[in-house]
Amino acid sequence: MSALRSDAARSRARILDAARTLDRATLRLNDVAREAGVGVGTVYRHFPTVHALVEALSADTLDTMLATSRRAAADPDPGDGLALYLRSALTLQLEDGGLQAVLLSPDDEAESVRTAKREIFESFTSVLESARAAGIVRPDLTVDHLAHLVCGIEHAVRLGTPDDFPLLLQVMLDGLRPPASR
Amino acid sequence: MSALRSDAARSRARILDAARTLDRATLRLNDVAREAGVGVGTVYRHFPTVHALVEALSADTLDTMLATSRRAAADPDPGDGLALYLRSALTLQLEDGGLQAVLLSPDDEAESVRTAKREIFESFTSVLESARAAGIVRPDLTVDHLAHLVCGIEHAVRLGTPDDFPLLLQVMLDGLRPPASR
Amino acid sequence: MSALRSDAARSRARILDAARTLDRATLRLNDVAREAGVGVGTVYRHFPTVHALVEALSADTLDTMLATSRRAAADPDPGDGLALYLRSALTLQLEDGGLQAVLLSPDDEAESVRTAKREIFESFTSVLESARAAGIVRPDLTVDHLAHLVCGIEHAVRLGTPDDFPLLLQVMLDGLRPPASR
Amino acid sequence: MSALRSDAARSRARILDAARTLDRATLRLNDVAREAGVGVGTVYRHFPTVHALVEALSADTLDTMLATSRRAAADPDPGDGLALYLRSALTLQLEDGGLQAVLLSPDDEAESVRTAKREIFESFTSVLESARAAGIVRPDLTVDHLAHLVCGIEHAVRLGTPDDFPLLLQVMLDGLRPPASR
DNA sequence: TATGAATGAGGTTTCATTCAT
DNA sequence: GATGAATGAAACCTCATTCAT
Repeated sequence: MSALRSDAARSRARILDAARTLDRATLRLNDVAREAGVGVGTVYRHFPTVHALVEALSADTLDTMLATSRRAAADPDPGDGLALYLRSALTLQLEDGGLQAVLLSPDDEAESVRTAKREIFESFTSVLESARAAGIVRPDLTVDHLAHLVCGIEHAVRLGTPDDFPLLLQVMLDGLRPPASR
Repeated sequence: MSALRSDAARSRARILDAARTLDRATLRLNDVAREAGVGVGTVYRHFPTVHALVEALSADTLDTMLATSRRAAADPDPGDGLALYLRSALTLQLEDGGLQAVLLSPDDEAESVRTAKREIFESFTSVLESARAAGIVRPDLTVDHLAHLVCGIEHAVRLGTPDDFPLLLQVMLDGLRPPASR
Repeated sequence: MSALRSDAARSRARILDAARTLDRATLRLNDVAREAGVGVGTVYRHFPTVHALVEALSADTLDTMLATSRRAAADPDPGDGLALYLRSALTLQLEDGGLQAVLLSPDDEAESVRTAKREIFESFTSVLESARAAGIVRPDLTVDHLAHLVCGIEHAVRLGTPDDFPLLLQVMLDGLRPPASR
Repeated sequence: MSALRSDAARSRARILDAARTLDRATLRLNDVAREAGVGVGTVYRHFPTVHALVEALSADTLDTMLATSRRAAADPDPGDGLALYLRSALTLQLEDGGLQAVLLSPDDEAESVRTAKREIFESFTSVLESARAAGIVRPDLTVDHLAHLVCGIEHAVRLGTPDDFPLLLQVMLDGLRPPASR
């Protein structure tokens, strides 16, 4: 991305700050503009679609997820690696209400997002393969299954309270084990 | 519900049929009217809100769920009862895209829906209590946890394909067992 | 009007009773039907238009007005006759919120209304002519002027409280005198 | 009111012009939009309610009324002042079919309208008090009585033809004199 | 580049009237 | 004759997006 003029950069920052104060599920660019004290046109210039804004809002979280996925893939203990990955993915998705949409979207606005997502999924694949090789997860589980499960558990936690997080996470983790291990 | 005049019943049926052909998540009463070949006013007379229509669309499924919940509560084997309940709940929610919304809504349009939901939850509670007493589920699980988990797994299945259903259901079922049982 | 079947007569009465409980200015035949516990179609059968209903509601008042106008025309004292007529017209119009519309409408639904209105206006004309001949009203005043003035004063009283009635009536009466009489 | 952008000012003017061609009593913002060749949303942006538009349509007339009321209050002759005020109020109300609604509404949209109305009524009060002190009006007349009478005479004139104006005005003016003055 | 007014399709809702029952 | 569901035009209003300023 080319360097922004300083006023453009300031607008962009104000827009992102404002958007963070609003409900991600019902984001409307008009509201963002009003909240940011900026014209609607300015919001559209920086973010042509709602999804582009959602991606931008999740940029930091995505970076964190990427870093964590690398650490998970590097963990010598496959079980620890998988647990680390799943726990942190769920935590991040719960913290960042737009992350699920970014991860699931087949169309990315920003190239950086596409790259990060690809590497995250690659790391995740390697984590899962290690775990499967170690016999600590069901052999029929795919990366997509796991990703969808995380989204499902996120959904379940959102239906209740944040306090439900540890329990529901644990249910998922326990459920992943191969039948033989019981 | 009092008996409908035959013409009213015909309209109601056409509206429900038309609504079934449309995406439950983005139902618009205008579209329903056009699709049903009926005046907008007629749709609004029968279903004052989108939610009222969604409820009506799920009436049969809700009845099925009620019947199953009774059978589950009556099952002498707590494990079978719980599995029956969870499997069928998930199946029905997957078949009926509006059921989750009906079950989760705190405000019911139709009295019959309120009644059915209450009895379903009561049966469910009794099923869970039996299972807990038999030591075959985590003791810290509440009915709400389970209901939310079913919704979460529904969400996960929808993100993938219907083929994922057995696996993801099994992951949930396995995850519900108490830690001690491993 | 031909004799009504007893049930039709009952419906008619219920409709008129119900209509009397509603605001004459915003009469809606649907509301009347609901209030009367009768189908909309029944209301339409009896009263094809809102105006037809308004006329029917004012039938008694119109009769009273007719009787008074005859007495006014028969009064040997032109001043008393005129005052009687104007005071009672205003009183009746204030009591019966639909009377002004009936009196002003160029199109009458019921023949009886047309007849009554014509005779009222004739009596009124004769009252005014006597008064003019006696030199107690401005010579340039027509019957229409007077009728409109009564409607205007009715409007003025309605903008305030019923207590304003005597004063505003008196203002009108005083204003009618010929300039010479001061 | 802050300065409008030139395009906004143009729209506003077109809307007001269009509205002037329509019947003030049955104004519908949709019709105004069509007539003005402007989107409905634009009309709603400028005038959130029909009343707001009616107020705006009467802005100039209200200014004129305010100016006249000041002159009336400043007139050394109480009779001339009162006559000036009443004649001009009636003239303006007859010319501007929405003025009566604006004057009578307890809820003003625009602050400027509220202010103008208050000052008009204050001037009017002072005019009436002078007249009363001079013994040239009935002592029991209040400002509200007079305002309502003007509305009533307006109504009466509208029921006939504009030619009735001088006569009906004169009737009102004569009627205001104290009984003693005859 | 930033602005925010304008757009106008399309949602919801209401209602006078009709007409099948 | 009575009923009230159906009609569908049309009102109100919102909103994502465009584009003149």
